[in-house]
Amino acid sequence: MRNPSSSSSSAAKTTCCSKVGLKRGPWTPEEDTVLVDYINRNGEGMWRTLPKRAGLLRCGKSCRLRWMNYLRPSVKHGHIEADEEDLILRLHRLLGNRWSLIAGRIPGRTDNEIKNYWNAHLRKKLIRQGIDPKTHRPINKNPVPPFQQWCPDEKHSNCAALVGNLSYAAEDRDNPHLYVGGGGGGGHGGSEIGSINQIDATLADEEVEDVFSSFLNSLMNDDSPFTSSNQPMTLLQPLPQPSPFDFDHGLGYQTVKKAATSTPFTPKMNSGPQGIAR
DNA sequence: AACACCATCAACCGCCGCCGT
DNA sequence: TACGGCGGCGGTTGATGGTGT
Repeated sequence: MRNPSSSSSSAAKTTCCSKVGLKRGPWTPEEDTVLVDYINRNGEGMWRTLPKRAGLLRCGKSCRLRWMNYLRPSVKHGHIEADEEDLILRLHRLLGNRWSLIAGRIPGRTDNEIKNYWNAHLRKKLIRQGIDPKTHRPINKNPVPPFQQWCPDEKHSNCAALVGNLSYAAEDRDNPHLYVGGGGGGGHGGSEIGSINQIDATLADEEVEDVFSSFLNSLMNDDSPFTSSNQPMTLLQPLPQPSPFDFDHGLGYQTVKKAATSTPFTPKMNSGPQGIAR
């Protein structure tokens, strides 16, 4: 948490939260109550003007962040389960630091939470195992062409090409050919969907999203691309002694089929806000 | 008990894309 | 087409609590 009275940026700069009279730092239970009540009555959106209308001495960004990351009923708090961790690893392997995109596929978890968990746990874990957390490849290994990094299996040629592009997308965010603006969300990252639109530029947004979902599922399930989107989710387990020949498609993890009876992620709703000013 | 160091994570910052004008 | 406002993103900070000495 930041010092409410200080700013790391130059004093001349004025950010939304540094405006005179606006409160910064940890939220109090009272502020949370005001924000939740207001949004329950009026809905989300109009963040810039929301604080004034709700009677909060906060900037809109701060309100939005508090709501999105903590107060939303759908936000799942608490320990990240093993299967969620596994999913994060898989998605990060495919998407890179696209936290919002990763969070979008893990019910109840926010991009901030996943980002924190990655930096605090998973990144170190991979490093300890001798795996480069950026590439998910063994550290100090000879460079491999990106598409081969992702899927050296010839039978997965489409997969290789597509994931290769995603790989580039994760590393080269300035390449306009590898990015498309997803509907509704702005910002770098956001809801961009990598190079999927290269599959068929005529697809509607929803269709593109469907294709993307199928694509991700097929990759994560180790199936031929686009042949199935309804397979049981698979789990990944890091190998104790990483070897170039042990890797599942060169991706760094052993693939283990998840039991068909295993329960899907079920967000624990209304577990109550936490993280109030300590 | 006191201190130092480390880990965690809520919150902030700066930037960028989308969209309306 | 250009511009400005807004929403949203990833990166980073720093307060707090836990653990080790």
